[in-house]
Amino acid sequence: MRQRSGEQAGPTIEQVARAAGVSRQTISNALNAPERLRADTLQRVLGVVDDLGYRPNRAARNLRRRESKLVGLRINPADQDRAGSLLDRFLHALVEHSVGAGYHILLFTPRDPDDELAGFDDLLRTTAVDAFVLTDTHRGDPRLHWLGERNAPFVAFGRPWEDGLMHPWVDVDGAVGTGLAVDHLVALGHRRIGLVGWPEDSDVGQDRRRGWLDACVRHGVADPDLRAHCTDRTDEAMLAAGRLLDGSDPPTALVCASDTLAMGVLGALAERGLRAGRDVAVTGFDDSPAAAVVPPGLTSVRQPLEDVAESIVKRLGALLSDEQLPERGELLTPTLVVRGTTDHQRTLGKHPVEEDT
Amino acid sequence: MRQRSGEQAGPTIEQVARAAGVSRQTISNALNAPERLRADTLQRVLGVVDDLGYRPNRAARNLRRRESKLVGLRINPADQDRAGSLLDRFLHALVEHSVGAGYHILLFTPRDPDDELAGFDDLLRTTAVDAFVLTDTHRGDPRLHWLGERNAPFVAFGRPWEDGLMHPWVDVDGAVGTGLAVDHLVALGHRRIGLVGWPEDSDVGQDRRRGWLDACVRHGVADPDLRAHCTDRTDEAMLAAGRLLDGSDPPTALVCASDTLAMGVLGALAERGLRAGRDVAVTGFDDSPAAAVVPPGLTSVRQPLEDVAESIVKRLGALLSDEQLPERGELLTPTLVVRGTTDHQRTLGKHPVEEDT
DNA sequence: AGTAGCAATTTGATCGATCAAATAGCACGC
DNA sequence: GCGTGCTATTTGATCGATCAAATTGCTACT
Repeated sequence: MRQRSGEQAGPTIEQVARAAGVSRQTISNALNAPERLRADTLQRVLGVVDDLGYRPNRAARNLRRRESKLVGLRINPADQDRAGSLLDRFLHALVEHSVGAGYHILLFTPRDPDDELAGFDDLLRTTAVDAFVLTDTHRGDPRLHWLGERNAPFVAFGRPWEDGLMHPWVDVDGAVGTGLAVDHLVALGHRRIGLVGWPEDSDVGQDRRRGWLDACVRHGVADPDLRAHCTDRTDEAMLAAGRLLDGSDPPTALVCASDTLAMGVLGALAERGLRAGRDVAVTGFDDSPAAAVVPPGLTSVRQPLEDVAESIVKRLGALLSDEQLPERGELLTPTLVVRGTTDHQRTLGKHPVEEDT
Repeated sequence: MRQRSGEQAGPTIEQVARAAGVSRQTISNALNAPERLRADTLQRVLGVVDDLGYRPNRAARNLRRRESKLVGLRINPADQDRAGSLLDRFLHALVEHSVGAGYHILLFTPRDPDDELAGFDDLLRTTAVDAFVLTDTHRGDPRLHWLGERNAPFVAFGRPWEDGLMHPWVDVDGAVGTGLAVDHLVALGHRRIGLVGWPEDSDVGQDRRRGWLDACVRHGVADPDLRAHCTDRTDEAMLAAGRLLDGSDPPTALVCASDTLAMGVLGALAERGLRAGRDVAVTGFDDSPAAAVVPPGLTSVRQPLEDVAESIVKRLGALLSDEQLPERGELLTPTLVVRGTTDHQRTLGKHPVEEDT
């Protein structure tokens, strides 16, 4: 019969104490409040701790301290027909920073949509996690209210879109992002810059649309009609982009609210024999894995997910230690990753956009 | 001052016992060994448990039972210039099945490459996790030996490529995958089917190459020279595919060992004015998010990650409860997702592949 | 009626750490 | 010489559950 697990459990604090010739509490202090020990004792104790490879038992510590050092993160099913979520990059950054702050990330997922909140409830009641990180928060998000009512600690990736919400949050400025895309396109000589965006009822979509429009106005090239809206699917984006491209005075560049939409736009271009980056410039949003690999490379707005994660963890730490941070939320600035779909030379060469002056 | 956390901690077993007029242990039994209670007592106790919303405290339970019900999963930095890892889909499936089996997934990440194993050590010593799930195991993987030596329970996503390893594993048959792609291409009329694969020293790459070659032989269309190798990057794949396409008798279809490589191939086609799916058929591997959204849609081999996750969790459960499973490992079969890059009608129409008979 | 044999339930001990309070050690001043 | 006032360290209690053993309650049999 095969032997099983469990053999790697280390020594207990009691055994270490005995080996070092001191008491339990002194071992505990050496690790948790070293300033309480005399220098020589500390050194000796830490030596023994190191020799025996002692690490305090999590369960025991958690029980006594009434904490778990775990942070719950709910993940959604990966949507097919999406350019790939931010999850990958964000998750890695979040784990890295969390571990740096002494926390670990615990994943959970709703069994079915009904018990979306049951997962929170379960983890809180069993003291399995100390706090949550929420992503994709939206107007009227039931999670925000549910957690808020119960005074459960959490930090949201997503600003509070409605009034009266006072939770800590971190978000990325979508308007600045699409603004960067427009700036870049204008610098390349584009004057007719369209938008393929999300439906009007999406706050995030409105944010990105506003950035596009404001920047166009700023550059004196605004045409509010040069836009189409659809949900975040490539097939819909193909149709939406088609409507713009087949118009009487089509855009020479299209700013998209997501990489998924941008991929649909690329499809619409291909259908019409137009070359992305050469005949029509395209920008996406999120810098998803697909953006980097699709030929000729999709220019895209990149969210600073590493900074988002860092800020979230900082806020979590403050929340759980009752510290006050100067700001409840933080709005971070994205950057633009330029690739082939806004190729400078090609676009200028093929498309004399100054012709209408 | 804002109130903080912790207010949602539920009642203790002691309080529930008092409320129900029974002892601690009876509450415990009601939840863990209901057959020990008389039917009427059970019903009454469960009623009280439900009324008070009692859930046993994790830390206390973990301490007594010497388990954590957590499974560690190490995640790697998301590689730029990759079509998007499997992580998204796999992770979700793994979490879902784990929760179904009473486990949660705990993420960790190596701070720096050196302490790749330090993370394991830490989690084991602190009794933070009961077991691990490993992904991307490879020949000579230090993790396999390290965990094996310590008799730490784990299940690998990836078969043992070297002899002498006796750990539980689940994997996907790559050879069958590329074989499916070839079958499909042959059915479309293709006779010159090339391969863009990974370097020779990759076991996974060899597996996928073997599937391509065997299928070609089976169909009597084998040309072992019709292949190129490079690492998993689009830029290298573009060059590699270029060498094949610019040859004297170029392939009409290219099977790729990954979606990343396939995206590079699409780039090479675009450079040459060739249309994917129409002039040259292309297949990828992994059915990454990018495959679904890149125009005209990348035909790709899809790994049954949901089944992989289920099998892994089943094996974890057996491992942790000392049960014996009939098989130590399981090899699952992928499927082919057909999209525009192997468009039937277009390919047949434009490319009379029978011409050389 | 008395009691053996079970079934149902309760009591005491324990998991391994930390908190709070008590004690030991030590220098210093009067 | 002896208490004062520290600092360093130890002791006792506790977190909330489960395991193991003891006890109570019942049924059935002689």
